[in-house]
Amino acid sequence: MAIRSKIETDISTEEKIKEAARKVFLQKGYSATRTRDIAEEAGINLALLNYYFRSKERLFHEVMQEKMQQFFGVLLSIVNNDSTKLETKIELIVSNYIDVLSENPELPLFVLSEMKGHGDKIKNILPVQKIANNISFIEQLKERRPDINPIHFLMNILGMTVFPFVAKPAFNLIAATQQSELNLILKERKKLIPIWVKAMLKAK
Amino acid sequence: MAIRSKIETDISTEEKIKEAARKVFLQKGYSATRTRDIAEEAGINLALLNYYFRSKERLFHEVMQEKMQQFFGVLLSIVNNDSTKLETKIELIVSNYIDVLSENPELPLFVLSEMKGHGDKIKNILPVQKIANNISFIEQLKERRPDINPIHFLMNILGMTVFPFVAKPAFNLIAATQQSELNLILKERKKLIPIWVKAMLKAK
DNA sequence: TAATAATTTAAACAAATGATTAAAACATTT
DNA sequence: AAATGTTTTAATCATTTGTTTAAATTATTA
Repeated sequence: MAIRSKIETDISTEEKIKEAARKVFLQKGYSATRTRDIAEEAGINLALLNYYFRSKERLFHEVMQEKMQQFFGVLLSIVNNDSTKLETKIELIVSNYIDVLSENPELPLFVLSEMKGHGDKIKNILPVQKIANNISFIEQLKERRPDINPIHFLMNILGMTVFPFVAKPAFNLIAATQQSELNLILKERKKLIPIWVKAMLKAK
Repeated sequence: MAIRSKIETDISTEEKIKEAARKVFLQKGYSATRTRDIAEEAGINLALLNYYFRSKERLFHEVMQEKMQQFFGVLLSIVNNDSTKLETKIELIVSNYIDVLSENPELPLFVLSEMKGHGDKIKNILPVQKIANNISFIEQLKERRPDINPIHFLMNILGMTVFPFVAKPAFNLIAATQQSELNLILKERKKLIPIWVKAMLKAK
């Protein structure tokens, strides 16, 4: 009981800070985030941030690691499976990304912005076995269209799937989209993008 | 001669600051940029920044205005032309975007990030006559595929075209792309994306 | 229960940062 | 050339910001 309650507060305070850091970092990015923003959001004394995480940078690093894993995990968990056929992989990538990003709309712009900002420090944190030349998904694409660099299709799938989340404010500007309308569109895209990608794979 | 030389230095100093601001803001974003970075990059005394532009925020506003115009201008200059047929518009959008973004690779991530950060202040600076429901490009898409919301095709074209620039560090991570290889890929995409979009427009 | 360890707090610090000031340097006008 | 206006500079200011400190509080152990 004594031990338990100590461990619980332990986790609770530390996790409160981390949760607040997730929220604020994703909303404002590393540079625009003040440690005081995080402390206030977490409802804790400012000094506790450094007590538990040493520095703003270390706390950010933990969040970034988590978020990169989340963002690339969707792709990497599917792409290497030898027993899934190309069409199914395409459907899975699109569907899973739209699900994950609907729950976490700020994820891609955050990850892509911060990857650009924090050069080499970041590139080592992900256990991304590079999708080199002999990964199953790439091989399948090469087999289907030997005349086209398979990276093209990866760009197309991710572009069509992820870009609407990255460019949400832009789409709101040029076409006046409402949240309810956007949700419908995303639901439609789950079905349509695989159809379109298959059409692209055939196009000559 | 006397007047001329004065005006020249005038423009020169102000333009030196603005050019430096373009470079640093685009590279690091608003919050990570220090006015001292800009002053150093411009090779001028820090106080001159405030002398010419009053504040960091006003200087940023001028750069942002310019960059939003550049980014959306590509699209808006093409999309409203009544005498261009759908296929040609698609080719023009893709080709022009790849040209502009090849010269300015940081443009889309900058514009999209800062649009998210600076809420309403930004949304008024662009003379974006919203691509509402009766814009020629949208009408043409509706006519071709009355069964599909035309915004889908806009997302697809921009996603396939712009996303590779936004996600460049990510593509470098998951597939090891070199600059020379990337240039070839972009050149290929100029031809391929219109073909793929046309295939999508036919797909059932 | 007393002693020890862990957590939390308020206050303060040092460095960074956007902005200002007053004087100097330079150019233009009379 | 003298007077006036403009541009540039070095120094300084006031705030903000990440971090630290030392004491207070709370929990754990002996």
